[in-house]
Amino acid sequence: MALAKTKTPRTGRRRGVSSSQEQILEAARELFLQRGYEGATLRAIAKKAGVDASLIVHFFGNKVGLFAAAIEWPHDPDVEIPKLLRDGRGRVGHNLVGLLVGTWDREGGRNPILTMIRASMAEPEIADLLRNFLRERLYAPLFEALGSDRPDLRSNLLATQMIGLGMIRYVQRFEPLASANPADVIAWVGPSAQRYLTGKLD
Amino acid sequence: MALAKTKTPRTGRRRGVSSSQEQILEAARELFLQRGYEGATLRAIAKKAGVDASLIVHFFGNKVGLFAAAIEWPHDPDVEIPKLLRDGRGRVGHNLVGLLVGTWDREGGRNPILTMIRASMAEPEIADLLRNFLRERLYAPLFEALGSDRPDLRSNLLATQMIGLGMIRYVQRFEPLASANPADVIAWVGPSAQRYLTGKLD
DNA sequence: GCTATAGTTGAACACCGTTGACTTAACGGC
DNA sequence: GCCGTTAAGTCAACGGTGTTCAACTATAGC
Repeated sequence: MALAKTKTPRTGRRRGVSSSQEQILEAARELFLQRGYEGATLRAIAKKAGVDASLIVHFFGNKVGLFAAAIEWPHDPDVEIPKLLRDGRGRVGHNLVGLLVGTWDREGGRNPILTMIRASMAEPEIADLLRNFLRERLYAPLFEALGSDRPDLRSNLLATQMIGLGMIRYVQRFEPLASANPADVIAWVGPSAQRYLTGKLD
Repeated sequence: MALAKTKTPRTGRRRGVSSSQEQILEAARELFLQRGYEGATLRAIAKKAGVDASLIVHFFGNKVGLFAAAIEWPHDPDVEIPKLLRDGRGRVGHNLVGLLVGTWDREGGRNPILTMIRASMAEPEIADLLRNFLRERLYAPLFEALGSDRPDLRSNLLATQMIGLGMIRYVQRFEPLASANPADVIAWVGPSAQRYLTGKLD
C-alpha cells in the first residue's frame, strides 16, 4: 500500500495506458530498492523511465517527494493486525517478529521498510513519513486491539527493538544473528517485543 | 579513544607543535559531530583546518579514511566495563543502558557513537569499523567477565536493542520516549538488555 | 650542493540535485 | 476555427560533491 498519494493529472493527454508519471514511479521503486535512497540518482531513474530528470522534479517536487510517492508498505495493516492477534495476547510479540523476519528474509534485505529506515537516518522528511505511518496505521490499531496502557510509549519501545533488529540482522549483518533461522530469531527477540506490547513497564 | 590509527609522519617538518594533519583531524572531529558524516564536506573541513581539500585525501585516502581516523569512542572499555559489573550480574543490563543514555543525553545527540551509527547505514566501511570495535573492545571483554553462553549471539541481540534505542530516542526522536527521564528509560529498556546479557535464550 | 621525498596547492573531472527558460501539445470558451 | 491557458516535457546551466593529477616547495640525508 502507498505511503503518499500521487497527484493524479487533472488534465493533459489521456490516451496511453501508462503515463510518464507511472513509468517514473515504477523505475523509482525498482532503483530505490536495488540501490537504496542515495544510490538511486534522479538521472538514473529518469533514464530508466525514458524521460528527462527535471521532469521528475516537475512532478514530485524533489527527490524526497519522489521517494514518498514511490515507496510502498508491503503489508496492509487492516489485514495483518488481525493475524497478529489470532493466537491471543501472549503471542502478539512473537507473531510480530515473525511477520517482519518472514518478510525481510523473503525479500533479501531489498524491501521497502528497510530502505525507508535507512533513508530516514539521513533525510528528516523520510523519518517523518515513517514515524507517521507507523503511528497511525500500525501501532494505533494494534494497541487499540490490545488495550495496553501507555500505547504511545509502548509503540516507541517496540520500535527500538524492531528497527534495531532490522538494522543489525539485515543492514549491518552482524553474525551469527544474520544467518540464524527465523524460528530462532523469533524465540530470541519475541519475548522482548512481547514485554513492550503487553508486559509491565515499571 | 581512537578507532583507527593515524599514520605518523615518518619525516618532514617537525618544528611546529601542531602539524596540518592534526589540524585536519581536529576540524574533522568538530564538523563530523556537528553536521554528521554527509553534512561535513571535505572542502568545509579543509577550510576550517586552513588547508586544501586534496591534502586531506593525500593523508587519509578518502573521506571514509578521514572519518575512521578522526572519530573517537567516548569511553575507554577498560575503565567502563568494571563499572558495569560493579552491582552484580543482575544489574549489568541496567548499568549499560544507563551508561549509554547518560552519555547521549549529556552530549545532546552530537556524539561519536550516534554519528557513527548513522554513517554506518550508508557507508559499509564505517559499518565494518563499528562492528569490529564493538566486538573486540566492548562485547568480548564484557561477556568474558560475565561468562554467559553464546557470547557472539548475545552481543548481536544486545546490539539490536542498544542501536535501536539510539536510533529511536536520539536520531528519529520518537515521542514520548525522546523526552522521557533517563531513569525511566533505564527501567523500561534495562530488562531487555539484561535478558540478552544473562537470560535464558531459548 | 644534490637529490629524493613529504607537504601542499590549484585546476580539472565526473557526478549530483535542482532551477529556469523554452517548446510542444491538448484542452475549454468563444 | 481560432486563442489563451495549462500541463508535459526538454535542454542547458548552476553550485555543490568526492576525487585525481600534475606541479611546486621545502626539508632531510648524503
